[in-house]
Amino acid sequence: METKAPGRKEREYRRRRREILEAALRLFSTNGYHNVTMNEIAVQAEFAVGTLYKFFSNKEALYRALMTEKLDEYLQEWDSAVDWTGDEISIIRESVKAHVGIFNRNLDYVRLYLSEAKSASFSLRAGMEQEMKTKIRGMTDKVAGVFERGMRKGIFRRTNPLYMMLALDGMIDAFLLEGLENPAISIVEPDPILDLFFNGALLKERDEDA
Amino acid sequence: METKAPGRKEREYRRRRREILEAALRLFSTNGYHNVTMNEIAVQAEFAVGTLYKFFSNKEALYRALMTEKLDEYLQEWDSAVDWTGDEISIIRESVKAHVGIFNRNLDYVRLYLSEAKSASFSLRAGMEQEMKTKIRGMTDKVAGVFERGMRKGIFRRTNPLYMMLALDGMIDAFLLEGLENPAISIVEPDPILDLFFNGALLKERDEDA
DNA sequence: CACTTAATAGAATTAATATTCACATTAAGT
DNA sequence: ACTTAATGTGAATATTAATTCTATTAAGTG
Repeated sequence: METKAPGRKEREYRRRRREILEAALRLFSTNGYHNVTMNEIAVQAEFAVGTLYKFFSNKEALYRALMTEKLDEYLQEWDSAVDWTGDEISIIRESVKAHVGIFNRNLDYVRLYLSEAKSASFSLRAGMEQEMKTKIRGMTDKVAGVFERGMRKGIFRRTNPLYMMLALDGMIDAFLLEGLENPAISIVEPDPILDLFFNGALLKERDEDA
Repeated sequence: METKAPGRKEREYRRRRREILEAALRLFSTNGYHNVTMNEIAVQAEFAVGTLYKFFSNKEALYRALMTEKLDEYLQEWDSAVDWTGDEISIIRESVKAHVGIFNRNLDYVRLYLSEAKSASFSLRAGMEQEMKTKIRGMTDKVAGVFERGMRKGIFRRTNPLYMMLALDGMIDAFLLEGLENPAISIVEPDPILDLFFNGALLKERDEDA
């Protein structure tokens, strides 16, 4: 299980593979999985169909690779953008800001994720949805953990930390989603949302971010 | 443009049409649009394929009729379940309770809506997504209006009422969605969520629902 | 520079399924 | 009982697109 020494061959392979995935992402995110043909992907990636099959065993495998690998990047970027050692309020703030930032830098992927990933179209061939949920779970649990700690310290109102996490996440997603379709609302600075959230999450009325 | 007097003929026609739509809903919601064939719908509805085409010009038209008509029912039920004349806090409470109730009574539809309606699969043949958004917009504006009134009266914190609406909606949806996959979290009583929301939405700390 | 191996191409094959249409059945009216 | 109109049928057709497979080209090697 050598992990080191990629080597020219390997690197070239990786690069081509990545090019295919990026071409596919562009197409899928605008047209949707079922409205993109392997031929179109091939053209966009500047390969022939046959070649795609040297990289991915079929269309769905290509799609799955795309979704799961992007998700990994997304979550990893998120995780490393946050300093998880600070005080609970700062962590939540940072976490949300990181999320918003990464979201805005990956609109193609996000659009695809929201429109197709939860789609029942794949629930039969299944697996992927579950796999993705597990990955995401790691992150949400981490955030819920922060809430829990904050609750013990008397910073946050006492509830099920998971609920609090869900509430925050739901709020953020609602804004991000709205911004996706109505760019006028697009968030860059999540402070107003955090403010709205904290003044429910904090045990006492505070001067949150003035 | 006679609207009255449906007549036996007309009623029969309606009933059969509805049966087809219900059969389609069952199938679509479990398998997804692309994994359901017209034949399956025909079998499920106890008609022959050809008959389906007497009611709907093609598969997509059937799907669109299903989605938009159900949405109309959904929104109308919501609207009439709420007494829009009370005080702002009660209206919001009632509205949320109505939403949760209707959601839980229409899980098939909701599941389909969430998984396919926003799907890019239709964005080209378009129209529907926009049409649905407009319908929904009517309801969200109504709620935002309640927030606005409440803000003027000094009940709610001052922000863009649309933001507040989005935040509440996002929270509710997050819980409902979670409940869809993890029945242990399924909400019947939305009070804890409202509590979390209000103690950010209300200008002062209050004893909300004890 | 022969020669072997790997990479790429894209036309041909295959499979799935939406849609049509000529005919059969049923119901309504006389 | 008979005629006609409305409804329903489902095998046949047409379309679309995933996948395969063999020929072609390029890269690596001694």
